[in-house]
Amino acid sequence: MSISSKVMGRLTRYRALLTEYFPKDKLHVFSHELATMMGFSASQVRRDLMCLGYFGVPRYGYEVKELIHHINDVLDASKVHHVAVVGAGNLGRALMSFLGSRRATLKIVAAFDDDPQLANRLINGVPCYAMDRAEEIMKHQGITIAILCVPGSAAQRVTDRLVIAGIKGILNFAPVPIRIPVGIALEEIDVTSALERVAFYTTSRTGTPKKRRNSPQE
Amino acid sequence: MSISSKVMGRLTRYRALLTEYFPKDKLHVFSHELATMMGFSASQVRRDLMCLGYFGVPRYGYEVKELIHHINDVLDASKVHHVAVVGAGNLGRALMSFLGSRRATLKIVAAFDDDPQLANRLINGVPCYAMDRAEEIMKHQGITIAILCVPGSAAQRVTDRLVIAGIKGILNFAPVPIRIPVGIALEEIDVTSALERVAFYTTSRTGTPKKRRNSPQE
DNA sequence: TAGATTGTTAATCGATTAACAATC
DNA sequence: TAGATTGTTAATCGATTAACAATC
Repeated sequence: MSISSKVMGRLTRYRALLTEYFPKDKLHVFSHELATMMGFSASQVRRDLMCLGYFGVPRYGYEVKELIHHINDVLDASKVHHVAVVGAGNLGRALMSFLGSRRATLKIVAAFDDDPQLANRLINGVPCYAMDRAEEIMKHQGITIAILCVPGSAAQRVTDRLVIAGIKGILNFAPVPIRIPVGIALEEIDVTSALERVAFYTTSRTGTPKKRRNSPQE
Repeated sequence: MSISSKVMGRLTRYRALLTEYFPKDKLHVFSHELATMMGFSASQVRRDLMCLGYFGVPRYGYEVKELIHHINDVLDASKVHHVAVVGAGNLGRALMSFLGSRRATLKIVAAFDDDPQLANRLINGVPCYAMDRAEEIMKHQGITIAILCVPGSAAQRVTDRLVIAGIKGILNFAPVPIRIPVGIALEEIDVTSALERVAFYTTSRTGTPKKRRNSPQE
C-alpha cells in the first residue's frame, strides 16, 4: 500500500511541527493534540500515522522522538537532494534564502537565469549561471530538482529545457500549468490563485473555505 | 449549490490561462483543449464550467470572452480587496512585488513588520508600518486580507493580533498551521512541505505524485 | 477497576471519470 | 447527413469521519 500525496504532505507537516514548534519537554503526544495543533481530526491523524509501522500506546499516546524517527524513515529523509532555483528574480531569490536554511537534505546548490546581469554571480551564497549552461551544471552538480520561478510566458519553454537536461522533479511557482513527461514529479503552487481563493471566501457568506480552524479560545 | 474551494481554485486558473496565456486570435475553446493545457480531464473542465450559468455549443465549444466574463461574475471579480503583507522579510517583499502587479482588484496597500528598521519606509512603493499599528491602519485603509510571511515561531501570535484587528481572510506562508476563529477565510501554502513532496516522488519509484502531465510531444 | 486512547473497520462524504442522449 | 462536442447523470474512486473492540 503506497502512500498518497495527501498523506505524504501531512507527514512532512507533522514532522515540522514536532521538530521545530513542539515543547522540548513533552515526550509524548496524543492524536487529539496533534489534531488540534494541525487543524485536523484525531481520526485523520491516527489514520495517517498507521502507515509508519510505529504504534502508539493507549493512554500514553505516541513517543515524539519515535514519531519523528519513523516519519524520517518513511520519507527517506536521509537522502540528499541537490536543488536548483530556475529564475533568479525577486521570488526566486526569496525562496533561495527561505528554503536554503530549512532542511539540510534539500540543498540549493545553483541558480539559473536568462538575465546576463545575474549570471556568474553569487546570490545568497549560491552561484548563478546562464540558463544555457543548465544541462552541464546539472550533470556536474547532480541536480535532480528544480524550483521554477520564471514568468508564465517562459515557463513551458524553460521546463522543456530542464526536461532535456534530465530533471527529476519540479516545484512550479510560475502562474501557468506546465506539461512534463510522465515519470517526473511535479507540484504546482499558484500564489495568485490562492490569494483569489481567500478573497472569494472573504466576501461570500455562503461558501465554506477548504480549511477552517476552531478559535484558540474555545 | 455553492461552489467548492477546489472548483473555485480551478476557475481562477482557467481565467488566468485564458486572459494571459491564450492566443488572442482564438475566439472559441473546446473543453478538451482547456483540459490539455491545464492537465485536467475534459469531463472535469465541463463539470467545472457547469456552475457558470453559461453554456457552450456542441461542435463550437465555449466563447473565450464569455467564459472569462462569466468566471469574473461568479468570482465577484469587480470587488476590490485591500491586502496587507505581514512580515516584510525576503519572502514578504518578494510576494509584494510578485502579487502587486497581478490582479488590479487585489491591492497590496500596506506592509507590517516588527523590525523597526523596516517600519515607516516605502517597500516596493508600499508603506511599511510597525506591527502595533496594525489595527489602526487596517481600519483606516479598509484592509480585509493579510498575507502572513512571518517566522513560524511568531505566526500564531501575529495571527491573534490580526484577528483582533478584524481581519477577514489570511493567506498563510508561515511554515506552521495557524488557528483562527470560524468565519475567517484561510489558505495555507507550505513551501517546504511542497518541496519535500517533490523530493519524495523524485526518489521513489512506487508512489504516484498528485499531478502528472502528458508529454507535450504525444 | 474505570476511563482514556489506540488501531482498524465500516460508513459517509465528496470529487473525478465514464457514458451517453441531445445538439449543432 | 455524419461526426464531434456539449450538459448531465450515474458509476467509480479516494479521502475523511465515526464507531468500537482492544488495551493500557
